[in-house]
Amino acid sequence: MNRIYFMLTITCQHFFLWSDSMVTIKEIAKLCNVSNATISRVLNNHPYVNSEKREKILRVMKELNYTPSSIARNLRINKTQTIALSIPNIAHPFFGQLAKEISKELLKHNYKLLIYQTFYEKKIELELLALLENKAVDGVILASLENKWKDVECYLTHGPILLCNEYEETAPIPIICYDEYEAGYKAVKHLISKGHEKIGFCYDSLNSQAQLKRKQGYLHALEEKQLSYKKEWLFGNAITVEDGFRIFEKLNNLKDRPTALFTGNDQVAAGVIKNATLKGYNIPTDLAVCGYDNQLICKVTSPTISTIDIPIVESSKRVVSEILIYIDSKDSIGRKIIQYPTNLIIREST
Amino acid sequence: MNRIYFMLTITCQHFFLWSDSMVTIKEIAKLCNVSNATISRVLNNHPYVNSEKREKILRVMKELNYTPSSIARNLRINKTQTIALSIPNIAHPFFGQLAKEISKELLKHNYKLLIYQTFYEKKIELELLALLENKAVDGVILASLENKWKDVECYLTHGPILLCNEYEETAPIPIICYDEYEAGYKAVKHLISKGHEKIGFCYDSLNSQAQLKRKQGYLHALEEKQLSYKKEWLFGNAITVEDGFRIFEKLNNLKDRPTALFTGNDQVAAGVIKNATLKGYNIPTDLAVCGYDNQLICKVTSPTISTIDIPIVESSKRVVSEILIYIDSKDSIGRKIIQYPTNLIIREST
DNA sequence: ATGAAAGCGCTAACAC
DNA sequence: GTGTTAGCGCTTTCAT
Repeated sequence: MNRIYFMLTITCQHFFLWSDSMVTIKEIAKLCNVSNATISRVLNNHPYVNSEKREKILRVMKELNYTPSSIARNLRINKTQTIALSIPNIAHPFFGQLAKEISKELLKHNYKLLIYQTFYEKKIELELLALLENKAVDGVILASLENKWKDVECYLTHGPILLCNEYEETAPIPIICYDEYEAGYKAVKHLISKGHEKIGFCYDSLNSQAQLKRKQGYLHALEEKQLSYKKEWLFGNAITVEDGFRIFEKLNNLKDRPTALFTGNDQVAAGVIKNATLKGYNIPTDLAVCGYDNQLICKVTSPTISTIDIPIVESSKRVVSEILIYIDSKDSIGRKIIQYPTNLIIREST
Repeated sequence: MNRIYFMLTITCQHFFLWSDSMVTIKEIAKLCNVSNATISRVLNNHPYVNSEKREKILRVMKELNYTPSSIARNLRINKTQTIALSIPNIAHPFFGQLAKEISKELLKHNYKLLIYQTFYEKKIELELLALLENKAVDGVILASLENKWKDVECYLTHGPILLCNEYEETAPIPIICYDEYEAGYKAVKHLISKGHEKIGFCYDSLNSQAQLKRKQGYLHALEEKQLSYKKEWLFGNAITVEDGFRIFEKLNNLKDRPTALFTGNDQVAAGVIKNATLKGYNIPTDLAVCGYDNQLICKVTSPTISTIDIPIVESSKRVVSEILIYIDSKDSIGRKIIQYPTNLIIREST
């Protein structure tokens, strides 16, 4: 594709300079003939302050267009009202939705969300945790875990860390997750019930314990019916639509091909289905495909995609309410598993 | 659907308490028999400091597990190394991708990104702008504009504001946008070349000047061939797949139906196509559909979706480099239009 | 009900 | 090269 970047740049004479001089509490105090403390009191809605004075102060603030400096306040109270969220990639529909819900929920509680994309890199995850260490954020939500837990644990001395949408065997922190084992089991059992005996499985990375549990569910469902699987039926790095294209190619080149695939995510399912259809496969007869996440994409492909629905809204609310407990109360944090059930949605692809 | 929320909560005895006591510069100074200033110097890689002392200081810092407080630093230098991005909804694929690219680019320059979702609400946009006012962020990127510019302009005195992916007639700020007019013109011209004479147009909101320009392109292409349009062929609030479903219903109920549709976004296109196919339409013969954004979804629907490709990566890089100019130099900001061309991608749906 | 004053942790101008 | 010192803008204890 030959894209020509003709770029139009117009510059005008309209200029605008921002003044660096901030109106401070001090100036308001002077103008109102009161002390800084009184100003601070009205700022923080303290009860005992003369209502005439309060009115006047408020008026002067408005006149001077005063707004308190949140940096100064942060330093004084040693809090930032900001939570960091670590996700691999915000453009992935699942993580986008997660970020949306968490952000929305935090905002309700007057917290801001700093989104950090790791792109699956250990180093960036540690950078994010450093934000906790140097007090740039009040707490951290990890929606994936790139490092070993033991390399993360030390950051716990600086503030709460929660795991969400992921699992870890030993971490002494709240873990908000889905019943991945049961989801895998349920999906594969469904495929078996449709007559399939050769079933493949896709995952992004088996460093993820959530994915591992899902795989155990898959294995359990197979064993239960004395079905076996081949190593070639396991496909890693399954994340995007394009991974779906690639995985279908691999599958199609196999001598002994699975007739059903649990793709672990809807994007991959869509890619597999599209590519398979192009190559003349009938879905679900020749190849049944089950996704994961229940994204809107499931409804627009042909055939539509059977999938696992996960309660993102609920789990996002919960992770927010949990982290706020530890921030507000300065309570000690401990291991706590909050596991949500999932729901199999049957559509045309299985 | 009857979803049962059986929730498993396990609590363990492993507890973990974070110490609130931070190691400060002072303590390091005392332990090393130097002054705060020297510590600060090594922290900021200043040249003139005895290398033995530097070593020792670094060693002690490591031993005490010291990390500088970014809040304190922020207050002192009156900067937060954080930029706020305003988008309607992070879960929308286009905005997700935009957020991804901007965040990635900012990180390279050692800035953090605070993502604020407006959900198309004026009020939340103003809340975001207040962050600039109270120095919680160094600058603001607006990827949509909910308020009138005159209500936003006053915030310019507190820091740079840039517009990206949107347009405004008069705002004296850098505007990084696409050639929406030409995109609309090009897409509709293409539909006309395929023999269509009744062409519909979808938009999210005509408060958006970018959308308005796109519509002008649509109108221009029609006029050029002396084609007319009907008000019923204009569909608003076109954002998601589900909006696509709804819009098709509306279209299908029309007495005089358009035979082609420029949907303004790929999600809507996918929804329209799916629903139309279900109702027995042949795409593109009965209804040609052209999307916008060139998301991966275009490749997995049947038929695949013709669309407008926009250079998100380039424009994201540019918006970051632009905003950093004004933050670093404290330069006065001015009107400057940086407009990227788009690219028509023809697939099966037209 | 209000003020004085200390100080959050760090940086930078100035002096030596 | 290094130390002294003032102060960023705010909150909060302690007096009154």
